[in-house]
Amino acid sequence: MARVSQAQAQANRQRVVETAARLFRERGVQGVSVADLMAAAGLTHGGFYKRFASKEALVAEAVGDAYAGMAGRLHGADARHPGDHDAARRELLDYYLSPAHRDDPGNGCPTTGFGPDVAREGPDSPAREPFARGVEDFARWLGPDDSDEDPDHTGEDPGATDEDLVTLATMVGALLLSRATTGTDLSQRILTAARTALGPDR
Amino acid sequence: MARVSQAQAQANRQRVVETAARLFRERGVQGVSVADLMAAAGLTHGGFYKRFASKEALVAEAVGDAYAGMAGRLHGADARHPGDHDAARRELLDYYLSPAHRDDPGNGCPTTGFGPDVAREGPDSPAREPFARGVEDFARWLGPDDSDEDPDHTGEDPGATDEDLVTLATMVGALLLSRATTGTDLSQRILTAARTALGPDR
DNA sequence: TGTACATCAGTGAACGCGCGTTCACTGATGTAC
DNA sequence: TGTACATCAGTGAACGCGCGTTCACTGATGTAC
Repeated sequence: MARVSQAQAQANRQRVVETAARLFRERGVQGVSVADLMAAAGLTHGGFYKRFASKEALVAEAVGDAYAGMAGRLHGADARHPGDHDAARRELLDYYLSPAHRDDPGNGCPTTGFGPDVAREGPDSPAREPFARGVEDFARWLGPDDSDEDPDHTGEDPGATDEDLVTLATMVGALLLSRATTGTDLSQRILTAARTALGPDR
Repeated sequence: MARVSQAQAQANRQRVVETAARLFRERGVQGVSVADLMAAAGLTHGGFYKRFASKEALVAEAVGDAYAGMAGRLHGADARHPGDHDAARRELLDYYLSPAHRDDPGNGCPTTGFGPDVAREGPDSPAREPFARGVEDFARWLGPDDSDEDPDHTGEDPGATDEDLVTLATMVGALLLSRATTGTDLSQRILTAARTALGPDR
């Protein structure tokens, strides 16, 4: 296989980003080589640098892609509970603090999946900006529905409240601890305790 | 420098473990090579396998050593506030959710420092057991002082409560998010919001 | 619409480098007498 | 206490391997006419 159509090339590139978003969350950025990644996307590693400036640049794109997937999940929950954001929030919390989510980091929360890697990157890492934006957006979603507020856009974007940030911290910490203690009694206890503490409503 | 005394050899080994406990928390296990580590401890890398079965075995020891340091910190806080465990807890929270702790992971919380690495290790990794014990011990300390309870040891060890586990999850999540967003307004807001939510007393 | 050719997506070998681990060696330590 | 020698902590070179990245090449795609 040599040259492919522009449409196919674009699809291939997107598949690499999505594969990276999954594998990086599963194994950590350093746990996935460019060759691993390209093979998992059905390509050979040689072409990587035709599409990406560096592995570091791909990490930033993967963070953005992972948060795009998360946003889709959040919108899906809202769509299943029209006009009842609290119900969507409960559904999200049930998933977030479940063994299924604990055991599937590759398709799970980007904040917990990429947080440790981003924390260890340098201050100028290109992954930091999409990460911070994702954190803020996720935290804001955890607060009350704001779609009908400020209809004339006369004020500031409400942003995430302190309470929303603490809720997110509890979710992330519980998921991380649950993953690091998988196989012990503690793992399930942490999930259940956090779910109880955060529900049923804000 | 060739053969050294048995006492010196034991001290050298301990220094390697302590250096590992610090560097692994700073850069992650995969971010520190055996050669890096031994050089940081003032030795050459060749002798590593005389003292440790593998890098993986050292990780487990480093986790234990890091929690030993944490236990020292907790006992120190209790010693500074005799008979007032709540005051010790407040002191610990002030440190835990501070920019100083955020910016010094090498000497900081083992739960946040090793959690992401342990979560990605296999289910039989030797690091999992000391990690889980450290989590439980830390969470229990966050609860009420139990030194005078059950003086005849007739009942069960009280263990960490659900509330203690949720508190720890919030602390860990806030510290991790704060580190991953260092350099943004969000970073300090997360620390402050979590500190307010968790204090002044249980 | 058909032909000629330039473009370039993807391939696969190769680069220098550092990884975890092994091992022959050195020479001070520890011990037997 | 002194001597002879075995032990073994630490050294530094080397092992096979995989890393991120580069590059000459291939041949189907895209385009100019």
